[in-house]
Amino acid sequence: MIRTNTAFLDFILANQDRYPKSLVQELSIEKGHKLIRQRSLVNAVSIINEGIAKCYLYQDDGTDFILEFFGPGEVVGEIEMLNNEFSFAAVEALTPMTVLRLTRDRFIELLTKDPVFNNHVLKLLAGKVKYKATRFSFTQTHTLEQTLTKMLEDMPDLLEVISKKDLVSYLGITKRSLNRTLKNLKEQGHI
Amino acid sequence: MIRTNTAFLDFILANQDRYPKSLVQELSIEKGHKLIRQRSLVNAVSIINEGIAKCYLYQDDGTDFILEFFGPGEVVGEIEMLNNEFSFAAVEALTPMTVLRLTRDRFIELLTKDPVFNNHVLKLLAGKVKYKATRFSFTQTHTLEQTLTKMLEDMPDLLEVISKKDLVSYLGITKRSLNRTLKNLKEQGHI
DNA sequence: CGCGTAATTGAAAAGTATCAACACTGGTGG
DNA sequence: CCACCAGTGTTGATACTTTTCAATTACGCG
Repeated sequence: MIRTNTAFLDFILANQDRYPKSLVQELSIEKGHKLIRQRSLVNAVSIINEGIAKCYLYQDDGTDFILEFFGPGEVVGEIEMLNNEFSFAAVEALTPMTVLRLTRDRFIELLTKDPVFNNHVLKLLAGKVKYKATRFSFTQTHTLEQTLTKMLEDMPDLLEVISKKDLVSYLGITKRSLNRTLKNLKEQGHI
Repeated sequence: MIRTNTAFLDFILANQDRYPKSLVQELSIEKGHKLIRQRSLVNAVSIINEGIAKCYLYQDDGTDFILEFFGPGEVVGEIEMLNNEFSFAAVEALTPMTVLRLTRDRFIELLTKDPVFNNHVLKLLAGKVKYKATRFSFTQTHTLEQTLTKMLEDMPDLLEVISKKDLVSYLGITKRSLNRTLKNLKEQGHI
């Protein structure tokens, strides 16, 4: 459930000649800092090197909805760059992070001139579509108990890594429901 | 809610010299026919010219979940082609359709050699990500009544175009809930 | 120890699902 | 031409799940 893309990150890191530090700037990001603000102009693409971020939407009523958790190799800002639109989601560091940052012009240039880079971005987008589709479908057609059980199977240390507050936003439910369901799972010995 | 991409379709149709009939085959599809089967090999990409299709996942328990309705200009099969995986969803014609079909090799070739085509595909994927994200977020954080109200605002002829059965699958709810909520909206005069 | 904040829990209300019965429609074959 | 059938749509009664909201407990820290 924390998405990564080591193939892409390894590729960038292994080809310092093609992607030198002068063009792919390495940045440190503090926990809590926003890599992208919602409904703002995005002028750089960031590839996550270390750390975890949450990508989320906030609604008019003040509730957040977390779309994905991003880990190493995942890319943020590319959707806005391609669509040439304001950001539709926000991205915020959940841990201290380091990212590799490309300016708009550099990103576009690599997309057009570097076929391998281009192909990585295509695959990356296809992966995001597929991830969202399958997750959406699953949560929509399963009960909260089933969804949580599966998440805990896939990632046993889930509750240590992700705060309950974020988990609630990720599932689109209330704290109350999460607590009740977790308690049920514990009583059933599934956890 | 029925997604289209006229920019892409117009581009293909307006450049018959670059995309001749010999390479971009035009096909007629009957209502009910599956353009893509779930968990099968996909060996062609189809661009919808006319008609509407549903893109859906079927779960183990027999229920369908509709991800998107595709109209003119939308593309199916490109995710599987890029990821080099079996299809994760099925696509089925809801009306008689015509599509423009590219073989796998032809699609890859255009992606690598035709920058304009490549850019259209990038934008298309970015659009799919954004659409799924915003829809997912909305339905997850709003009640059925709110979701239906918004859908009917965006598309007043919704109920004439999409069968209730499909609407139910799209929303991940039961027939009963849809009927009750529609009745409420009518009584409130919102419809 | 006591205070403020965050996390948990209980009870009532709202929202949905389940189940079962029944109506409508468009074929199909006797 | 009618009987039948399968698929789709409608509705009522009831049970279940989740939210809401307020009350309570737990925790960190001066």
